[in-house]
Amino acid sequence: MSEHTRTRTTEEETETDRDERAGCPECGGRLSADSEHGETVCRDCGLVVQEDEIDRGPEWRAFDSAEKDEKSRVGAPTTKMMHDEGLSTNIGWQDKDAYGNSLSSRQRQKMQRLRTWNERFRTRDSKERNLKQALGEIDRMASALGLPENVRETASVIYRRALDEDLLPGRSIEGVATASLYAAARQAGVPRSLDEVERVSRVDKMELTRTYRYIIRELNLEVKPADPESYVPRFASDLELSDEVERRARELIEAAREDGILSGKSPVGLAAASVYASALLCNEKVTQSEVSEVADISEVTIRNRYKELLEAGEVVTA
DNA sequence: ATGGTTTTTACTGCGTC
DNA sequence: GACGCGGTAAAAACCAT
Repeated sequence: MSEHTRTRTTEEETETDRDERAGCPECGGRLSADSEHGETVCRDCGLVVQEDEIDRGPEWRAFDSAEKDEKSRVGAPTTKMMHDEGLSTNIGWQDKDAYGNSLSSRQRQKMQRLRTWNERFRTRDSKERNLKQALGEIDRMASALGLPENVRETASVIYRRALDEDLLPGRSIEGVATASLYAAARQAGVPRSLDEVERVSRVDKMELTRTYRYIIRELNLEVKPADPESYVPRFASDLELSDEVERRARELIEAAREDGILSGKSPVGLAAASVYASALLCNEKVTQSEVSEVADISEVTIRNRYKELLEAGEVVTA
């Protein structure tokens, strides 16, 4: 994978089409992009400067008939949210032929049989069935937690990888699906706490944390500790607090971060405390118990945290 | 498994509406 | 008297080793 120093013979560089601004790091020669291979190549020494450039998406539009022919590499967009990425065949439910004419009853029966078999083949493979169920679960839980589409997609990808790497045996589909979703939400910066996720899942917390740790480790997923700030907007809106409160809550967290009080403390607790403290500063009334309610954190923790937060905030305010 | 840290549980006292 | 708040001690949960 990492052969950035690979060189190519001049003979191969036939489809170069446009010059790049920067020079070759090796010999200073001119570079040219080779969009056919997705590489940037030096014209003089043949050094491959950059490989695997991003394909910036399909050309959905064609401006003349020539482009129409060469750029029509576009099909329906695929999605990781369907177990077959939306690529398999579906036989329509309407008993019409390609011209819209109705079918004879004989042919209708035939079509019905075809549908049946098509469905069977489509979900035959156990992995496919597995995925189908898991993705359904992910979707259900994501809805219950109010998580956006992109998180579901990410969760689907994670699950798919777990499946490909044979991480499933010995673990429940439910558990892995839940863990995937939990991880996806965190990666997307819209975390849900373990308690919240557990509530909509069919697995208990023990299994969830165990499975979560497992797939994170096995798939080498980088999941940074949740940022307290990412919880703030949700809590604030759940409590119907103003944007001002939300803003100051963020400031408090920032100030605390400077002072290094954040490490080791639960992010949810910090977020809850900052919202409470901020509401106090803005003269908007919320009780500790209300905050603890929406944040799923004990009042004691809120008390402890918010004192610390205010102390750290003093420095900034004063 | 163990020890250190953080969070939770449970209880108590104080002031206010 | 109920409620919101603050404090404390002990238990439980969590994490790194």
